[in-house]
Amino acid sequence: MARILITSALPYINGVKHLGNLAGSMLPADVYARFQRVMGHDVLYVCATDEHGTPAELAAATAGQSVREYCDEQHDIQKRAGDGFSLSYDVFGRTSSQPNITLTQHFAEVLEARGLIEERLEHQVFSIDDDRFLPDRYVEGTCPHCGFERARGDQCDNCGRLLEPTDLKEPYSKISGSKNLEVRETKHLHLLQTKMEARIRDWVDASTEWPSLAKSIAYKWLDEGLRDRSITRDLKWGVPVTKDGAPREGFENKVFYVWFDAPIGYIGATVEWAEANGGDWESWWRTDKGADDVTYVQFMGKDNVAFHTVSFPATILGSEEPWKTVDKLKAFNWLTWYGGKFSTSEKRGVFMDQALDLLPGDYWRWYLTANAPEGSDAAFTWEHFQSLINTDLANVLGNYVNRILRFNKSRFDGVVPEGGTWGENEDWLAGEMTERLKAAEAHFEAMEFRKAASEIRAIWALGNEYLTKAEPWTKFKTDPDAAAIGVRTALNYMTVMARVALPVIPNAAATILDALGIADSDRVWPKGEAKSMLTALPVGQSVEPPEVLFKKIEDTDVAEWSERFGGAG
RNA sequence: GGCGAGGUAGCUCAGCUGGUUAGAGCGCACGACUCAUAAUCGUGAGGUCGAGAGUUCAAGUCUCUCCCUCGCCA
Repeated sequence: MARILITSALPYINGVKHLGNLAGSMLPADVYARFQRVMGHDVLYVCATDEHGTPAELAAATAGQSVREYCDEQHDIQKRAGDGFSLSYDVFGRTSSQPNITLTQHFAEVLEARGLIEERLEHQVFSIDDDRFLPDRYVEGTCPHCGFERARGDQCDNCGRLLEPTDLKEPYSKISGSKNLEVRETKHLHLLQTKMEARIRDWVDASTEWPSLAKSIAYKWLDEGLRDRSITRDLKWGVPVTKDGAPREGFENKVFYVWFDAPIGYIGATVEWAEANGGDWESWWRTDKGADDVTYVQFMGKDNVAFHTVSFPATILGSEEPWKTVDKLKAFNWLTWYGGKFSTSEKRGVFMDQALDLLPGDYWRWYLTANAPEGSDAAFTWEHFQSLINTDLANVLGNYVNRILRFNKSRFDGVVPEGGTWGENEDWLAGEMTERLKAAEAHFEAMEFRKAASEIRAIWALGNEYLTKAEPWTKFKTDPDAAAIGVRTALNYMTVMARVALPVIPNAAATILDALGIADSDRVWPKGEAKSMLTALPVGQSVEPPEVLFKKIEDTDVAEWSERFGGAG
C-alpha cells in the first residue's frame, strides 16, 4: 500500500470559484485521490482557502464585515460548494489558521538564520485617510506620459507604460478616493532567492516526473534569473512578523505577504487535519519522520506552476530542513467559456454554486473530466455539455442500468437469475473487459484524465455491446436459461461499470452499487480474474432498478441556461 | 511590442523519440433490434493534418518564412 499526498492549488477566499477553477485543480485532484483510494492506497488529499492579502481586506470592507468574519463566511460557502461537488479532501483548511501562522513564522526565522532573509528600506505611498500603506496598484492618478486619468501606480492601462506610484500626477487612493497621500519609508523583509538559484535548478533538474509544461515554465523563470522578493506587507490582515517567537521590532504593523504564507498552507492544513483527527502530520511532510515513502502529487493551473516549481521550493529548500517536496505535478490549461474568458461582469460563465442549482455534481464532474483542459485550453459550451451528458451518462450508462434491471424485474422477479452456462459471448466480454480495464487504470495512473474518461465510456458501451450479442429478450421466449446467463452476466458487469466510475461520478456509482447490494468493502477498482468478477453476484440476490440515474438535458434547458449565463451569440 | 500555447474530418479532440492505406467520440447516412431514458448495436461517407519553402529514402511529426486564434507579460 503506497502513501500518496495530494494537494490542489488553494482557492482564494474572495468568493465562490467558477467552473474553470474547479476543472483546473480541485476536481482532477479529487478524481485522482478517489482513484488511488479505490486502488487501495493510503491517500491524504489536502486543500484550503487562501485567505490573506489586500483583496480579502477590501472585500470585507465592502461587505461591511471584519476580515475575520468575512473569511469565516466565505470559507463556509466554499466548503459547501466543494461538498456539493463531492470533493473528498481529508481536510479543507485555512491559511489563516494557527498552524499555518506558526509554520510561516518558523520558515521565516529559519530562512533568516540561514542568511536568506534581510531587512531592506523601501519608499511607499501612505494614505493618511485610509491609515495604511497602499499597494502600487491601489494608487491611481493621471499618467505623466499620456494624461490618462485613471492610471494605476504600477502601470498605465491606456498607454501601457510602466510606472512608479510616485510618477503619477494627482494621485489618489483607489480605496477611498482620498488625495491625502504621502511617501513614507518602510522596512520589509526580503527573501534572497538569488542566492538559491543554483540549488533550485539542481532540484528541478532532478525532478523526473514533471510534464514538459511544468519544466519549461520552471526553467524559463530560472533562465531569466530569480529576483529577491519582498515577503512582508504593510497590512493588518495576515501572519504577524516575529523574531525569536516575539513580535519583530519595527514590524508590529506588518504581516507576511500572502505569496509567502499561502503554499505553506498545504502543510498548515495538514496540521489542522492532524489536530482534528489525531493523525500524524509529520509522517506526511517530514522525511525524517516517515514521509520518505510518501509520493507527493500537486495539481494546479498553469498560472501557478512557477510558484510550485520555484517560489515554494525556495522556501522549503532554503530552510535546509527535511521537508517533503513535490514528486509529481499536474498542470492544467484554462477552461474557457465559448473560447473566451469567464467573466462575471459580462455574464459569461457559471460559478460552482450556480452549477449545483442546475444539476447534481456528478454531471459536472463527468463533463469537466472528459473535457478537461489538459493538452490545451478547452472550451465549455452548453451544446457540448448537453451532448456529453446525454450520450455518455443518460444513454450509455444510465440506460444500460435501467434496461437490464427492468428486464430482470419483469422476467426474473428482480433477483439475480439462476441457470444457463458460460459461453462464447461471456468469454468475449471477459476478454474485452480485461483489456479495457488495464488501459483505464494506466490512464488514471498517468493522470491522463481525458483518456481515462474515454476508456470508462468504452467500458460502459461494452455492456451494451454484450447485450446485443447475448440478446436475452429473444432467448427468453424459447430458452429462459440462455436468457438467464445473459442477464446474470450483464448484472455482474454492471458492478464493473460502476466501480470504474467511482473516481469520477461517485454518487451515481454508489447508487448503482446500492441497487446491486454491493458491500462497501467491495467498492474498489475491479482487479483480478475477469471470469470471477463476472460471476460474483450471488444467485437469488434481489436487485432493484433505482430511480432514473441521469435525466437528459433538453434543448429548452440549453436555451434557458445560455440566456442566463451566456452562450453562443 | 515581447513571451507562451495552439491551428488535424461538420463539432470536440488523440496522434511519444519522423516510417505501412492519418485515429477516437459526437453529429450525419444507411441497416439491425425492441429489454430500455425515441434508448442500444452494426456499417459507412467525410480530412491535399493553417499557407509556402526546405532537410530526408521517408514529415501531421524536424528547420525557416508568413497568416490566423487564444492567453500572459511588459
